[in-house]
Amino acid sequence: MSASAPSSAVVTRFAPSPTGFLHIGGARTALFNYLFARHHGGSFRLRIEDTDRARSTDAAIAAILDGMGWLGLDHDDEIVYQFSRAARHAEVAHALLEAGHAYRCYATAEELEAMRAQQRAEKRPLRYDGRWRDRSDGPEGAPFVIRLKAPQTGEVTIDDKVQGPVTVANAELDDMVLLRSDGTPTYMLAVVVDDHDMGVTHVIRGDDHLNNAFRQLALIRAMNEVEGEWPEPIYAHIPLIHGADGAKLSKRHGALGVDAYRDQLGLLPEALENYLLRLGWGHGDDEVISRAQAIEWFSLEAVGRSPSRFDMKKLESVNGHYIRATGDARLTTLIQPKVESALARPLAPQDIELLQRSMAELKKRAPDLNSLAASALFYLRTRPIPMDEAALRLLASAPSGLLVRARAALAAVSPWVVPDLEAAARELATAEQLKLGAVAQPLRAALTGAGQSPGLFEVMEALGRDETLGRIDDAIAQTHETTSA
RNA sequence: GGUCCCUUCGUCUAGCGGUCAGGACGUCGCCCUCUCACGGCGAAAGCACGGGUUCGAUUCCCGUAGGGAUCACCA
Repeated sequence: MSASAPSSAVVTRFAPSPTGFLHIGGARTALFNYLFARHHGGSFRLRIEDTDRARSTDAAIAAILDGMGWLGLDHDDEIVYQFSRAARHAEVAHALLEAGHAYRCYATAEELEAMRAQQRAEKRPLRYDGRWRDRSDGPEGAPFVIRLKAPQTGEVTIDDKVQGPVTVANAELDDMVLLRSDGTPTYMLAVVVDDHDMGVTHVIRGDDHLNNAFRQLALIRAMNEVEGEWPEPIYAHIPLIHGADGAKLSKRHGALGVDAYRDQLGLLPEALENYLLRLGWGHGDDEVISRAQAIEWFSLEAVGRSPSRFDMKKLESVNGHYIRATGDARLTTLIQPKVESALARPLAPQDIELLQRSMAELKKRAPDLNSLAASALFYLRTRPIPMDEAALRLLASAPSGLLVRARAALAAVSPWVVPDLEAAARELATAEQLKLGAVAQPLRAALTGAGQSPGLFEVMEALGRDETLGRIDDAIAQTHETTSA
């Protein structure tokens, strides 16, 4: 199970723990790992850190896979499930133990808690005091953990590709637990062993792991002495994403799963990717960056060192851009389920065709797929269509008889195309001594049931002659009812 | 509290000793216009503070302040 890839090849990995959805920060970490690997022609691996049996769920694994699939972050090779490698982790811990780089610690949880309480009381740093470090007189048969015998003097420097050189004194680090008393590996052990065995060359992760890196390095160095061939990976700790208020993004704080960005917010995956990429990374003045360009341009050196805040407005703007750039057929497919659910009926082929024809107009005004779907509804509603307040007001304030005369003028139009329809409307406006808007707004209300919509004449053309005239008839009838009532 | 990291418009960022400190989102104004958008033009808005180094600091160094991360037999 040792590294099979050539040592020159870049190997990165994304290693989420399946305790919940794939959140926005994780998605960005995955993206950076993906881009870095692709940029260097290396491989991007996925490891599920499911050693916490109590909190790991299959549903979370599915959600993570689903999210990565949606974002198009395809990983190489098979997925590594960390829990399945527990035996190998223990093997490494025991190798360290035999070589004298680790030791058995028999301190109980209560004992350690008392130790920390005293350290707290004395306002000293909280860390394991090494009470079993140089002892071998442990009680027979008593439970013990295996701790790393870490260097206690000197200092370690990590040349982090994002943070720059970071130095910590070894005295600050205590002897971490490698193997729990029940024989299961801790996270620290598992990560290091798995990264080594998977041939990971570059560890790109959130900077909440920066402190861990020093302890992990100590473990790697110890194994390198025991076995050799345990190269130190190159580290890159990327800053976390904060919420709009500057606080860390948490589950109750705007950190939604990527599925929510897709389903609830109606985002396009390429929009989220583009936004995430620009959060903490820049390439000159470039804002809209394709996957191919991202792969070509991505570098760790260009990743910023400060945390960035999540800005929904900008995400929406990016999303709107991508919607406008997306083909009508794809957009139609994407909103079809949303439209069907709103209309409570399946769409017929002619409905879909109508949607597709209207898409060019609709997509210019939609920041997300949900509003795109909502804005398309009026095309497909069956007569008489519902009117919102603005529409009702427009119809009520229209000059008496205007709709009737407009209907007559439009009925005479042939062919039923935008320029001719508009010409007819302008002619009528002139005859009525009205501005075009005064004619258009009541018609818009009649045809769309709203005070705002895509271009009126484009709507007429898309709706077709019969439906257009029919909806005007409905409005005329309704106006009569209202006035006579 | 210890340790570590960070600090350019409200937000995301460009800048890597000499720039009118650039772009984007947002905001405001104007234009386009049948509404709303899209699009176009323009405006307001920033180097956290204090010391150095230097002929010259947004840029390099040191403090201060503020923010963040982390200190488990969680990951």
